[in-house]
Amino acid sequence: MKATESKYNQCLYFAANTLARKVEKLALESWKPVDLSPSHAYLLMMVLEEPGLQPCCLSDHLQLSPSTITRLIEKLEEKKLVSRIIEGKMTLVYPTEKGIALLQTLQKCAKDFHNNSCCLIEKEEREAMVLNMCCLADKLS
Amino acid sequence: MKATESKYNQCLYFAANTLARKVEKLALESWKPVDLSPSHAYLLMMVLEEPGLQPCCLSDHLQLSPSTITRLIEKLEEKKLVSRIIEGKMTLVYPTEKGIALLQTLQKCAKDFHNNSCCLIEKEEREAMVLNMCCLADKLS
DNA sequence: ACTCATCATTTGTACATACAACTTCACAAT
DNA sequence: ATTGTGAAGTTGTATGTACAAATGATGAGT
Repeated sequence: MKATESKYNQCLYFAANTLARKVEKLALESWKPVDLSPSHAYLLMMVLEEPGLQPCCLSDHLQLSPSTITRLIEKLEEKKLVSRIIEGKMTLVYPTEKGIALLQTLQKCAKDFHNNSCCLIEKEEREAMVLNMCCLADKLS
Repeated sequence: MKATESKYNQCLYFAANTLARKVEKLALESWKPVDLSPSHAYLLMMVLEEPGLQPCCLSDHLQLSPSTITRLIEKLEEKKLVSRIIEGKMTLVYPTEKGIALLQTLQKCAKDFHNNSCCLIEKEEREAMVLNMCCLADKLS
């Protein structure tokens, strides 16, 4: 059955969750080439763009809780893609050589994901929708 | 930081997930009076409306995987709110007395959730957005 | 009647995320 | 110098969900 045909197709809870799960699935597929989940990949991309970023900053930009950020970094550290340097009460996250080497592939994955989701919906509509979703999310914080 | 200000505010993955998590939070709050998570509550409401419903039907309407439906039912059974009757290769789910007694409160929670999320956004805009989200979800299946 | 494919459901396991409690450090007030 | 306060980060634990494999029942083909 399609989401639009469900009994709860007018419910925000239903719509938001269903969409998120399906987008997650598409994203997972898109980032398979680097063997990372989308969240790990986005975090790594941020660190590559701004080496030495702090967890709290990552938490802000990715809108994930600090504890989740810790867990994501832990896994990337296990994979030797980033490393943490503790400096006073701050933690700085740097990409490793291996992480840096992944940049190109990561960008390609991001582009593929974007293309895959774009081809399903008009560009303008998509952009408006994403903006609306972000606005609504802000109102819910 | 707001979602609209994030580095990834144009990314569908980001928008869909952030929104879903915040909606989940609001919904959790709304259904606290019945001490059920939103998913459990919606499942129970479906069963109350159509006693004897099968898991596969619940799976269709709630757009959750069969295994997730099993887990949800298990918990509702523990709480003595529904009971399963196995009939051949099918399973029928019925509400118990205790479940039936909860109907009114459940409906009030649903209404509260709806009101809480509605007051943040124009009715028309909201409806259009939810419809768009469902459509996009369908295209992603 | 026997076997096989199929469907509905369940079980084991894993992932993404969050909350609450804790640690550690820095800085301000005394 | 001592104490208190608060921020940054981590850890233990819990929730929601899914996938893959297993179970069990039905029905078709032989």
